[in-house]
Amino acid sequence: MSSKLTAGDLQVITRVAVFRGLKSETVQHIIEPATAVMLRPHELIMRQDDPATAFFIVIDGWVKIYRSTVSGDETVIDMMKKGDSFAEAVAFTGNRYIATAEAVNTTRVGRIPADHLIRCIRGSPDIALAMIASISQHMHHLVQQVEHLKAQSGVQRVAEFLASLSLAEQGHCALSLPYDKILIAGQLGLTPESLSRAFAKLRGAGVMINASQVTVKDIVKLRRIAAEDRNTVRGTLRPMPLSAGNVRH
Amino acid sequence: MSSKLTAGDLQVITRVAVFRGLKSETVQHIIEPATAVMLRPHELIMRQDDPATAFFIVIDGWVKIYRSTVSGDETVIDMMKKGDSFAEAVAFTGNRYIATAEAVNTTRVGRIPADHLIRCIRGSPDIALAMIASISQHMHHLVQQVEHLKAQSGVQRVAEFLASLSLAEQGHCALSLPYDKILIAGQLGLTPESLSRAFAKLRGAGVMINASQVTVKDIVKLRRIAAEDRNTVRGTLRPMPLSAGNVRH
DNA sequence: GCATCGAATTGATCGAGATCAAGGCCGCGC
DNA sequence: GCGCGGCCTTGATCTCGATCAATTCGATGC
Repeated sequence: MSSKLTAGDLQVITRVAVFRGLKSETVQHIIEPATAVMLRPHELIMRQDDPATAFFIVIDGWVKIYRSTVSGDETVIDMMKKGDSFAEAVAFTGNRYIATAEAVNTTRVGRIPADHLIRCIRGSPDIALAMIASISQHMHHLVQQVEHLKAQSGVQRVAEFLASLSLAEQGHCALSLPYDKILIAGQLGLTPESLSRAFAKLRGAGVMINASQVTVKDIVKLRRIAAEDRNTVRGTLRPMPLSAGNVRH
Repeated sequence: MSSKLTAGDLQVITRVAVFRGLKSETVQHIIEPATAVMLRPHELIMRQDDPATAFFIVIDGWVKIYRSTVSGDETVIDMMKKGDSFAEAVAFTGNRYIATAEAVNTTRVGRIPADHLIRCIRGSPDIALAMIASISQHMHHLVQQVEHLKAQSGVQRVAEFLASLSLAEQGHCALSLPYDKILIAGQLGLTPESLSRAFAKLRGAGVMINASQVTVKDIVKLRRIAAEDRNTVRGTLRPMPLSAGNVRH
């Protein structure tokens, strides 16, 4: 169900990367026909192979971007959070969406129709440059994903993922996992079992995981594990049983 | 060494996807300051982390796009052939290149400066839409790579790669590998040894490989191997020794 | 011609991660 | 309360692909 954007929605949308550097009035003009969509868990926002008529901005919640293969199972391509935009590029081509977007939890999404935006671009080309900048960011992220899948071990990808959740520069930090471990596993190209064992190995490096709560003793060390050559890491990490401080009661 | 574009260069460049749908005079205007660069094997076209001041079009030869990790080794991200463009998106952002481009063989590349192109866009915004369409294609390709790395086995990726080399709709076909097997292995996220064994397994499915010459008995069957669930394929393919018809003399 | 070097294949072995199976925990509905 | 189902973990086993090593082949240089 679509509805008009609230003031709060505008707060989020106008601050988003896609519109970075644009004048406030330009943004106002762009999002004039935009609507907000409220979604329950597992509801779809866009569907792979449907004609691309709009792009989207996450206002609140988490969105899973995935591709379904002919054989039925799905491959997670990316996870989008509040303030992220997706499907910008394809919306301008008139082609079809190349992936499906699904709400993970209760989610609010802004929908920006492409046809109107194309007209805006013809009026002020700077919009296009802002869009390209945003798309370039997405490409960078995809390139990094390819690199990680080809060059890192599973444990290293998990380390990288955890490190990316923290804003801390150095030292100790606490954080919480943003969604199900099953989803995290899918995002990292692992099975849930392997993710579990990767966490166990990282315990030896000072990473404690209790349900969704994570504490990292030394974030620099974690980043070093992620950055090292995959063979350097080999053997240095062994699975560790739960220590006393980590037991649930 | 840069030089002016020849008539032959223009033939290639004006037909490229980036400029699809643009008027001939518009394209002429865009590529006015463009130059052509001739490269020997292993020479670099752009370097990861250098400021992005231009984007490129391959006029002839093969270009390897890769990222170097801190630990020194490189990860192949993509291979570009005649008519492909790369680094469009980042060239507009003023950021730095996120990967390195290296000539695989003797290669000719067109270099299109970004600053001039940005001025062109301000004059006629349709250029931006054409660029976004091209960038969207690149994203599609990256998304597919992520999907393949996460969901396919090595043999399936090899099958997919071979199938993508053929234009044939069905039946028998012959083709030649476009570059070194070491490079193919890197592109598919395999070691050369594993690629070799994957080829051996595909022999059982009617794929014969002799140096760079490949013959496929049934291209549909090959595509089916690539598309199937990775568990369905399991066990159905075993390594096969060279048969009489496949021996070099 | 011969030596050399790198590409490619093949064999033997190892290890990371998948799979299969079982069990605990928690939230949910009845 | 109780039962059920999904998430998560752990154990046992298997498989794929990596690694290490040896060899062949072909291209290149002297």
